[in-house]
Parts: sequence; structure tokens; C-alpha cells
Amino acid sequence: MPELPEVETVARDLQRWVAGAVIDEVEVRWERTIRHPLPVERFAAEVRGARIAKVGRRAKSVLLRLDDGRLLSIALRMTGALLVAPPAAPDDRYARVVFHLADGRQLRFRDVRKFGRIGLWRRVGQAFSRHGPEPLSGSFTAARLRERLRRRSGRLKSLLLDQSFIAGVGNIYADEALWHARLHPLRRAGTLTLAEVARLHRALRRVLRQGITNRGTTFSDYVSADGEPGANAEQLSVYRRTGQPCLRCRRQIQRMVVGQRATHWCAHCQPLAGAAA
DNA sequence: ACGCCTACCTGCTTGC
DNA sequence: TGCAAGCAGGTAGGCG
Repeated sequence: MPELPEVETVARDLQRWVAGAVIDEVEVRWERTIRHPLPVERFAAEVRGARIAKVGRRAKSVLLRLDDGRLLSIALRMTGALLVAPPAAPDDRYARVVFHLADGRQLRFRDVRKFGRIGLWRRVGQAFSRHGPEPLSGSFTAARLRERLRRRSGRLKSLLLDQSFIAGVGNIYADEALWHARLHPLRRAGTLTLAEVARLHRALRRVLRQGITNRGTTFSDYVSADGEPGANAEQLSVYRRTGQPCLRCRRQIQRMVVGQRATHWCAHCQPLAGAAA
């Protein structure tokens, strides 16, 4: 599902396909996709005629920077996809918002489950003031992670999913990072040793980078802007590998529910008591 | 601060 | 075959 690597893949593709394009018209087919409190009519009026200057990503949102400095944020949530359709492409019943580009193409926000949200902002800070640091940025150091962990008492798994703690990590990459770091999902944040924090930091960056390299993880819905699934599912170590052998110790991967989320881990490599060998 | 719950949605899988 | 229940999980908001 779209987490940081999937959204990054979409953003990089769109930078190539639609940077410089002009939005002629906006067609909103599911009104709740447009973030409250902006009325849909005003949203369409505000976006009409704008040129897309640059496409980027913050957290799990694709950002379309308009040439007057305003920002369109598109949160894909569970099933959202941004697809560029050529002029004669057949319609898509799941296209919730269609940006009609001046060159005849359409930038479609496809979203089966309607969880996705599109917002319009004056500045980046407005939209993401409550989000935590970007795990792949240069300023996200092990020391900074340690500082943030030290102040918390919650479980690692829940914390990794908390967007105000770290931006962009979701259920798949959280489980993967904990396996690589050999840390139990229920470990309390404040109890990590220096070496464990270093492992977690390294693991987070490793799994996210690998996800980007493989153009994202696809189980059912995720496709990048070219409509193609990602290749990272085959590279996963624990996520949805319940009962299969751990790639380190060959023991069976376990599954449990933490904070209402399916969680996969190796009971041997990721022990709860004491540091893993 | 944290855990826990519900709501938001639809399609696919499972079980009877 | 039909049909209902269960499941998937990102995020906001509410409660204790």
C-alpha cells in the first residue's frame, strides 16, 4: 500500500510526465476527496489554469507545486493512484478527481475505497506542521532518532506508524525495519540501547531505499503513475510471510495484532527480553 | 502520552 | 451457487 517508497516512485514519475503541464479543468466526481473545509467549487476554480511547476513528496503525500507557489497535496491512503491518461484513454469508474491538462491528457486520481484526500495550500508548512522528520533526509541521524525515542514510552511498532514521530513509514516497512534491526515490535521506545537505535536507524533507511529502488511494494492495489506494480514484494523478509521460514534462522515467521495492525516478526531473531545477539 | 475504538469505503476471500 | 461476514490498513477524531 502506498507508503514512502510507493509515493516517492509516483512523484518521480509524475515529475517527468506532468511537470510544466497546465491544468485546464478539474472534475471532481467524489466530493469528499477534496479536503474540508475547501468547498469543491472553489477548489476547482482555484486550480483551474494553474501550471504544475514541480512534483515532489512529503510523508505519504504527492505534492504538486504550482507555479505561483501554492501546493496541491494528494494523500493516496489505501487505494489511491495517480495515473496519466492519454487523450483517447477509456474512462475509469474509480477516477474520483480528474485534472484535465491543456495538452489533452488527464491526470487521474483513482481511488477505489475513497480514503484519499486532496488539499490546496499556500505553503508546505501549512499542510505538514504535525508530521515528523523524513527518514531519508540528511538531517534524520541516529542521534536524532535516539533523542526522539528517549522521550517516548510506547511500543516500537505503534511509534513507527505514528506520522508525527516519523513521516512516511507504514505497516509494511515498519515490520521490515524491525526485522532487519532485530527488534521486537512490542519493545518500549525508551528502553533501546545506543546500538539498538543505530540498528533501527540503519534498517529504516535501508528498507525504504530498497523499496524505492524496486519501485514500491504491490500486494493488490498499488501501481505507480505508469500503471505498473512495484517489484518489492518479492524482496520482503517478514511482511505477510506468516509461517514461512525466517531468512536468518529458518524458524517460522509469526503474526500478531499490535494497535489493530497485523504485525509480522521472527520470535527468535527479535526477542522481547534483552538485546539480540 | 498512550491505547483503544469507530468511521471512512470497496472488493476480494472465506465459510456455510 | 448465493450470501454474509471478515479482512485489508492509512488517518482523523473521540474517549478514558
